Amino acid sequence: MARWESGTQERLQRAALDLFAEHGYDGVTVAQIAAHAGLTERTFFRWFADKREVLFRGQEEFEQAFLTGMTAAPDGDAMSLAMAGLAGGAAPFTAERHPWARARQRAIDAHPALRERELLKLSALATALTGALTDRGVGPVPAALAAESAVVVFRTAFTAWIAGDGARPFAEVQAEVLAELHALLAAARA
Amino acid sequence: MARWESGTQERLQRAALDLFAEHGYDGVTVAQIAAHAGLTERTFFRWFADKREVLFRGQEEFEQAFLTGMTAAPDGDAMSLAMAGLAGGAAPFTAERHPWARARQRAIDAHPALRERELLKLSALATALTGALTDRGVGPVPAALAAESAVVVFRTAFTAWIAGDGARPFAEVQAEVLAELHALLAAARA
DNA sequence: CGCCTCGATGTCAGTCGCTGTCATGACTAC
DNA sequence: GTAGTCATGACAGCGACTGACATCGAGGCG
Repeated sequence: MARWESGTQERLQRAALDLFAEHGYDGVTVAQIAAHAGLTERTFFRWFADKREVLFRGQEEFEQAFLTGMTAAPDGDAMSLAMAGLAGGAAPFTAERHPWARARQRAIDAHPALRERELLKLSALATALTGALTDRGVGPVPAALAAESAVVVFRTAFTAWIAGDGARPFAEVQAEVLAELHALLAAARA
Repeated sequence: MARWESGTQERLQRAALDLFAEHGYDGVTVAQIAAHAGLTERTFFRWFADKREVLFRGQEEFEQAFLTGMTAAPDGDAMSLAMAGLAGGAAPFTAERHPWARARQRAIDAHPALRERELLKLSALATALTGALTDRGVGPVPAALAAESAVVVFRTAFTAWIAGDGARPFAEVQAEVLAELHALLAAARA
């Protein structure tokens, strides 16, 4: 209970996103972000490992949602299991969070350093999914393929969802993208 | 023709890989890499945008090989077109280059900063493939899915190839992984 | 041969990301 | 109220990276 002003990380994140939107990632120093949140540079680095990380708070919960979505699924083939995780992962992306997600993604897309970090987070997600699949007895190569495919579906759906106005539920977009992937591979088999 | 010692980038790359292998990425400064190649820090940054980039020379040629492999293919469905690029992309990975590729990958896997950069390069490859597919009339979502899937197949095959001793041709490993992906999605349809 | 151009390199100063260390101040527990 | 804990501040320092300017070596041209 907050001996000090609570929500330090969130304040820093908001300050960073605001400043990035206005001056660009390179045009903002960590000291400025911290000052904007009423803190010092040193404190920023106590809460975030580096300047990029400030836009990627709460990654563990997101990853966990994916994993629980998968472990909740009944046994099945590797790809179905991996795709079952998508349902859990879709939870945080509600219509009301759409504007925030959009602003954040805009900032990320604007700078390679932030895109790099996003890719690393998605890669970590794929690795976690792969591990969960091998724990269920799937071989390493099929597990990796299924996990990476699930992440591709997620990312593609997320891009489409962000491009829209948020009215369409994320889960719906994701189901559509998944169907499209199935259709594509079915066509290639012909 | 080399008024100065030629092969500057290559010398810097070799020096960096050697030093990273011995002292780790964080244990080596750019000044040390440059000195090891008989140059100064400032010159290093004239040839490479940053410290990480030194291990990713020749990315454009690699990407180009993928694209020409794809444009050489006859018309077909999106997924088949994307996978046609894999053949071209396999070219640089010969048995004789296996030791070098393995040492490089070992260094990359040892540090998140280098893994990030690798992911960014692969993402750029997927983007280029997506563009080439849309140029051929494929819709944006199927193009993105096919391109990302091709990259997933490539990366998975590369991991397996690196894990082996290089005796098996890379193209063969890649074909196997692709077949496995087809099998996985076919099973999920059932 | 001597002059000029040009591209690769060296030198230097400076900013910023990031870290280790120590001090301070607020709140809790006893 | 005294001690302990924890977020924070203050300060010094390293290394990545950049801009500006000087230098040096090779080739072109008289």
